[in-house]
Amino acid sequence: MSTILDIAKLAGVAKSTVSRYLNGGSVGEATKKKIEQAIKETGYSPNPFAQSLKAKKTNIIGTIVPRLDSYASSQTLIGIDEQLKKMNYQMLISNTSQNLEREIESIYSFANQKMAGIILLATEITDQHIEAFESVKVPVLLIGQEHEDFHSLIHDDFHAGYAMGRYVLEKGYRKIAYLGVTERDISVGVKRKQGFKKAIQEVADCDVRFYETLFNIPAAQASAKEIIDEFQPAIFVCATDNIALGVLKASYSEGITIPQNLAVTGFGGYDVTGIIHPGITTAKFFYKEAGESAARHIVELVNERNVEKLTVSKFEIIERESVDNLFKRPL
Amino acid sequence: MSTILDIAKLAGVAKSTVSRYLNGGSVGEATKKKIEQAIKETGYSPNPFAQSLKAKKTNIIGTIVPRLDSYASSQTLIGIDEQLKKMNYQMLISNTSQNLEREIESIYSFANQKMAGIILLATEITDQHIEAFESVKVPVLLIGQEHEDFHSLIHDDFHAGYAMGRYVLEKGYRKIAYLGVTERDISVGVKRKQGFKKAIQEVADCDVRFYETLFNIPAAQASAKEIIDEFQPAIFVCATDNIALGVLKASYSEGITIPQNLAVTGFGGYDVTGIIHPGITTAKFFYKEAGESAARHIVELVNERNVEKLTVSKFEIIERESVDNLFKRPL
DNA sequence: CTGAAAGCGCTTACAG
DNA sequence: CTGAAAGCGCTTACAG
Repeated sequence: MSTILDIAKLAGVAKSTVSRYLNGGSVGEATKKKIEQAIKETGYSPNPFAQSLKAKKTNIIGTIVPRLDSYASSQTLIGIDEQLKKMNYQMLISNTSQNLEREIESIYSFANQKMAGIILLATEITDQHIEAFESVKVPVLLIGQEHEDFHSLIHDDFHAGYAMGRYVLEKGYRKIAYLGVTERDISVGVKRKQGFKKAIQEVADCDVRFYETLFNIPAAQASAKEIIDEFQPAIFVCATDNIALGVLKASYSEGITIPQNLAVTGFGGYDVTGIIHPGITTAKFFYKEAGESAARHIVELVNERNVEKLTVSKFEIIERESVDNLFKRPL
Repeated sequence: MSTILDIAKLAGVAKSTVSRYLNGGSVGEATKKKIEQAIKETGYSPNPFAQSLKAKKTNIIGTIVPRLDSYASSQTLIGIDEQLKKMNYQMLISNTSQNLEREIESIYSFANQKMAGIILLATEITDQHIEAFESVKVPVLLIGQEHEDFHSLIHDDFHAGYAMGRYVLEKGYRKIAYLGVTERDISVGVKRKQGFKKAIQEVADCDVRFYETLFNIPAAQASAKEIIDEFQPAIFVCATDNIALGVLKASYSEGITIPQNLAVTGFGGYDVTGIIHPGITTAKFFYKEAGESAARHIVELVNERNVEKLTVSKFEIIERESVDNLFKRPL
């Protein structure tokens, strides 16, 4: 591996000149040629550690993600990565395996590694997060959760919830089980439900019950079974696609046909909801696009430019076979 | 951010002593105490760039992955990451979006970034790969494909293919469409098929046809439709779970019931094969475990210890509803 | 336009 | 056990 000194010698100039050439400073035509030649001969490429050591900063965006094996995470990461590459930044992933403590550690570790910025695919913002972000003073962007103290990019959970509520009501459903998650997750646990509630309140004679389950399929399946026994809803409105998949499994094993005997909807727009049969009606979010904007925003922040504090990414209701048309009527 | 010099001053010692303390060299009890105290006060943690600059090497394993949004990739990465963390190494992911050229670039870029080692989740090994690996002289480990020149960790594609063949034959199927992929992918395109062929050859009166399709679901779906029309197989043996999902979709849209009118099997053991209904019978591979061994192996290689050139990870046939029991008979 | 020098934060022989 | 010095490969004022 050759160094800047090798190039300088080969080209017969000082290394400061080579450095200037590399960094777009003013260099004479003749010297430029010689340097270019030397670089080509050796295949030289600067040592990034020496660069970072001087700069006290990298062009790497540290990205903290709760899990690698979810559609939302993957798509978001792909979006971030692609956009960052275009802007000559790199993405470094820290997978925390849904462990909030590891998120905190990652924040400090990223700061120590002189990341230019940090993106957090957030699920829950604790006091420790806030403390960490404030103490490291590295630009930060939250994805998926909103917080007044930090720049955030969220999906439009409230309006998605509202739209889903309207949709279900318009299809004629009135006996509804809303299968949600913990309210510690503001976006998924609170906002979606609030939007949905608003839709419900605009219509008379609804029989709606609210339940809470976990994010994984087996837990959702178990919850669904109980709810079917005790409440016999006409439809499950689930706070995530995975929960909807759990309901589907429960209905298979109970011998209930979807959508004739039970309907179900999700949120997310995960690939699998369109692959399976019946397909699941869902509120699709645009994870990859969100990742791309996030990348653009964090780079703006790194360069100390202005970015709106809160960005809301859009959604779209995708109709599939998991919801029947009971009676179409105006609300 | 404090530096080693700050600590040295605070503790009243030379920075070489602090460095020695940090790196486990011999330091007197009293000095040790003072240094520890100073570190605690300041929250000091060494600048990794300065360390890497000196060491000319990092403790980072560069991992090249063709895509982020596949079950196999995610699980493998999770395995690598977790194991690497335990051994005090870091994983850096380079996503190439299924672009072989980018793989080559990543190899050089990782070498330039002084990665301690490189893991490639391989699909196809070209001459350029070989050239790159040889020229960078960084320890390399291949996952998923085998190559005589490099250390590799593969799944037992051949025997999985054989076992799947036996399984299908034992279930009584004889009119079989094998839906494979390009032979440029040795593991998926060649080995699985070879194993399957061996099983077929051991049994008389088989009517087997071999087809080739792409890795994605829509392509597989289209291929399946054609094959159903022209051959009407009793079963599709698909080279991947995704292809099996394509067959499933084709059969839905053709109004063919699975498994009564058509059976289907996959390879991979993707989560989704167990979530959907009917579940898909598949040869499950152990991606996460494979990732863990890969991590162990690359670290061994980094430390110039001996590692067997080829490691074969196991598999398991998972029976689900997508295959019927035509007639159980000994072969 | 070009070069000599200092310095980024660490580690590693080498003396003592 | 401990410290002074050199050096890893780069960049950045500062002169010229």
